[in-house]
Amino acid sequence: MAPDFSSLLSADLVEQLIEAREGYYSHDSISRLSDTQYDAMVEELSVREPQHPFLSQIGHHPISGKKVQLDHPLYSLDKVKTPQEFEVWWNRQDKPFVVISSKYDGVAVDLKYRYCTTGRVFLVQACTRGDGTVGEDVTAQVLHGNIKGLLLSFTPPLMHGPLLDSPQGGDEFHVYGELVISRQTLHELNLVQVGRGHKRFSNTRNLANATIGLQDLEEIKRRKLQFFAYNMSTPIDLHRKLYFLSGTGFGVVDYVTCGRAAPTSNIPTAYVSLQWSWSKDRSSEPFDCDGMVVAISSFGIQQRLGYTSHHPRWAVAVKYPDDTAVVTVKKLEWTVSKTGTITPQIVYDPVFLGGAELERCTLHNVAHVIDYRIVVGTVVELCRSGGVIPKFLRVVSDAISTEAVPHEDIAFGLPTPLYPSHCPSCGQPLKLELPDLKCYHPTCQAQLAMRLEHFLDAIDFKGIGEKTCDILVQSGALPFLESLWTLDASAMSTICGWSIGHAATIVEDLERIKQSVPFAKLLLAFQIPRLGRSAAKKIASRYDNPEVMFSKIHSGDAWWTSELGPNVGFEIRQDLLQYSTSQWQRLKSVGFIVARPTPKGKDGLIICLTGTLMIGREDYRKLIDASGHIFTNSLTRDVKYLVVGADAGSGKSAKAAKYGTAIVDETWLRNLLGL
DNA sequence: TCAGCGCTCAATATTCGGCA
DNA sequence: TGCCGAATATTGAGCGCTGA
Repeated sequence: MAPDFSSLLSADLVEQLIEAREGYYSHDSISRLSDTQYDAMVEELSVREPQHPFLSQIGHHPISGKKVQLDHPLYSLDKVKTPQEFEVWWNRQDKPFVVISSKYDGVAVDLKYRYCTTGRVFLVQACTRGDGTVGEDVTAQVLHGNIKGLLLSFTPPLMHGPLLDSPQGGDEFHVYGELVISRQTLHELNLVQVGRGHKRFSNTRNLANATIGLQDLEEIKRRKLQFFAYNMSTPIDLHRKLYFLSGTGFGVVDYVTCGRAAPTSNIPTAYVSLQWSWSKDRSSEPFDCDGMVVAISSFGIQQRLGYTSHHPRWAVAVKYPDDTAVVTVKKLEWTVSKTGTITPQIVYDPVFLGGAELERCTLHNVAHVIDYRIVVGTVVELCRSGGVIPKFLRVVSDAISTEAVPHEDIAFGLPTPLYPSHCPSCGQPLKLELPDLKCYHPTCQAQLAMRLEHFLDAIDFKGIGEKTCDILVQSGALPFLESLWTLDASAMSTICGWSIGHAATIVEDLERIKQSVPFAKLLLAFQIPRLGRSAAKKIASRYDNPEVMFSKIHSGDAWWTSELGPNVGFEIRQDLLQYSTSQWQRLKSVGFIVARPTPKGKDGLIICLTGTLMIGREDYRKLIDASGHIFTNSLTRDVKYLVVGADAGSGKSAKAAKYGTAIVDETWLRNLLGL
């Protein structure tokens, strides 16, 4: 006979289900329901409340790995490197009360919670930070990862209930934090790795990052991820959010609060200085931590200060000093970019620095090589910028005047032996255009391979990477990159060494993608200098397809220079005419079709922003685009509305008055966008 | 089972043009 | 003049997938 739960209130039903699930995770057999009882209770709940958020957490939850547009952008923090730099930042603005917290080194995640009718909240989505606006869905991993400090559901204490209202008064809110793995766990996992004859994991951040993307949910549990929250989407002061999170049971980053009125030892500048000096020996800390975060607590002040395109203005990261290494340049390598710029890299014997083994480092451009007189034998000091990217710091000892420099590394003889005379790929003469060294040979294979790689990336084609592009170009089968679409499966299989089945799949994918390429992506794929995503989107929103664009471009449309800038607009237009007209003809000849443009909103308002706004311009740009209107940074006669934020200068307003453009405030914009 | 490729992520540097 | 935005670039780690 089926169990009868009709006498149970829905809330009690959910409580028992949660208790059973938690018992299952902790292997506490006493608190577990039988599988039959558990399934029957789930069935009962799904009949009574089919939309209950608990139901979205259970059963088969597929690992999607899909990209997710974040509800609120997750910004990175602006950095200062020393307490002195922090003091300058601190003294610049009015910051009465701040929260100082540890900056753990792991993976930032955005957890979305939703209320159910009883007042309990449930995790409904988890995603990584990604690029700050689009992250990866890791809900399944979080739900099944048994992550310490991360709550799948909880009932907010009554006194805190109103705190959790979202700014729009909705029934969802977000908790932001870092997923980390402790040094002790890294050590234990490495013992297992070594025991199995596998490679050791190098550092906790990379391991945490890799773990949250795992498809093996049991393996995620074994990695012992921990969660530390540092913020919420709720419109209250930061110290109250942290207090609430901590009291509710979340793991919370270590933090202190202090302000101008605090005792001398607790004044932020003194505190930061003290912590920074202690940071030199961090090896005994349980978690990797690369600095401190100093954030203004007041939500009102946070709103007033707003954001740049990358950072909140109300918080800063004080980074601990980077470890450095001194190495001797063993070799200078020159790589060719898709635009023909030749970039120098120094190669040295592998050195272990900041949790990774390094053996090369960019010098960015030939001017650096000349300015620092770097040759084989030069001793240089390196660090890992931001704890990640190898960065050249300084020359420790100059080798250029010694006899130790092998003659073959000196291309022309002193005093200008510092850069090659010919392209390392095609062997043609190079041109020095400081700060760059350029190869202008039209059929340079390295450039063609990189352009092919970029082209495929621009149109979002997956499956052919750097190596395959090299192989295809070197085979001689691609006089133009569009020739890729003339190869059949048999040719691809022969050239790339693939099975015929795999080659056929790639050819099918290539055929499919050319059927409908968004115009903005095609423009990006043309690889015109200074024509990036932003400019491509503007051009695509003005001209619906390449035919219209090329036909209008000849008429000297002033839009280009007014919208993209007098120099950039002129150069892009010239380059499109010179290089892209014939390329588009070739693309058409192999079957490329531009996708139909998405219809613009019924009003199609052109909106320009100025001054400081509550959220960053980039985010407003996305919201305006998404709503069918057109965002622009430049005030032209076409602009219908100028949105004026705080501290705006008078230039655009004066221009708006001259053009008869309507001047509105941010509230108008937020209403238009439904915020 | 293993090797190699493709992909993604981390956090920043550099350069240039636009704008207040 | 200084800040900001856009474009492009940087290295190493680790997982998924494919093919041998």
